[in-house]
Amino acid sequence: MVVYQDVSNETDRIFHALADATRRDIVVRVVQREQSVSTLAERYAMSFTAVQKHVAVLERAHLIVKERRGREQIVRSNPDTLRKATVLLQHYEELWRDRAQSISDILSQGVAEQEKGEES
Amino acid sequence: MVVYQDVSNETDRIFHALADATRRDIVVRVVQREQSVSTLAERYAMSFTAVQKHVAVLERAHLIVKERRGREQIVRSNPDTLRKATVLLQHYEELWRDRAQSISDILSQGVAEQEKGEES
DNA sequence: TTGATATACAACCATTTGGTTGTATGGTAT
DNA sequence: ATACCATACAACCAAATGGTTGTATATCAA
Repeated sequence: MVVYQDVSNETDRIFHALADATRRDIVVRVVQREQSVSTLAERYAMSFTAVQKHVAVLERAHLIVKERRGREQIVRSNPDTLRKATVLLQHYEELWRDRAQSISDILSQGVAEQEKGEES
Repeated sequence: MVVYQDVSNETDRIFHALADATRRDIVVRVVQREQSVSTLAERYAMSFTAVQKHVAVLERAHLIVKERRGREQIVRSNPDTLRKATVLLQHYEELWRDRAQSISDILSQGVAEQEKGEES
């Protein structure tokens, strides 16, 4: 009996939302110019409903925001979340950079005993 | 009859791989210190096989690399792909920054006719 | 050689995903 | 008033995901 509690935190949602080419394309388009869901939908070889669902996924991740204007829903990007995602990945990259630094430190010291005191 | 061709390009795979807390944690751990799959598996409240599958997802995305050493598979991070993912997100953020710039240009010019000549 | 350890992999299962069509509803324009 | 958008949403479907258990195989240690 698998539980699947919560269906994930915001970080999960951000990365999941970006893991689809159509959704990434939607983000690029609305970053350049806000537009209605139906205008977006014209661009893709899939039903309006399918695009609606992609927009909903981006909305759940807070990468975009919808605002009703008359009979249309206008989609705008949410730069804060895009920045958050960038910062997240930069964090990972920094972790790697530190590790690479410590490797080259060890190498430049000569022969190594890298494994000695480590534990977690 | 849905086709699902290719099951996605590398970008899809990278973001999908990062859309799971366990997998992100694995990346952090192996970035800090390479280690075997079974060592990783001790950390998580799930079966060895489940962890094996998470590692396989990260491997498909080239975020990590496996190397057999005796009876163990040693997992290392692949900094190139992490860097690629960072660059991807920075690209999105730059797109937004440009747009914000052009908005403030328009605002500082006074009254607008923003929508005039645009098309795609 | 025997046993323990590390991995591989098949089979299975529930849930999620990504798409569809069909129907209802609300705003716009004539 | 009527017709035509744009959207919402339910129901359905196939495939993918994320987990499990069970079994097989290869390596290491005694």
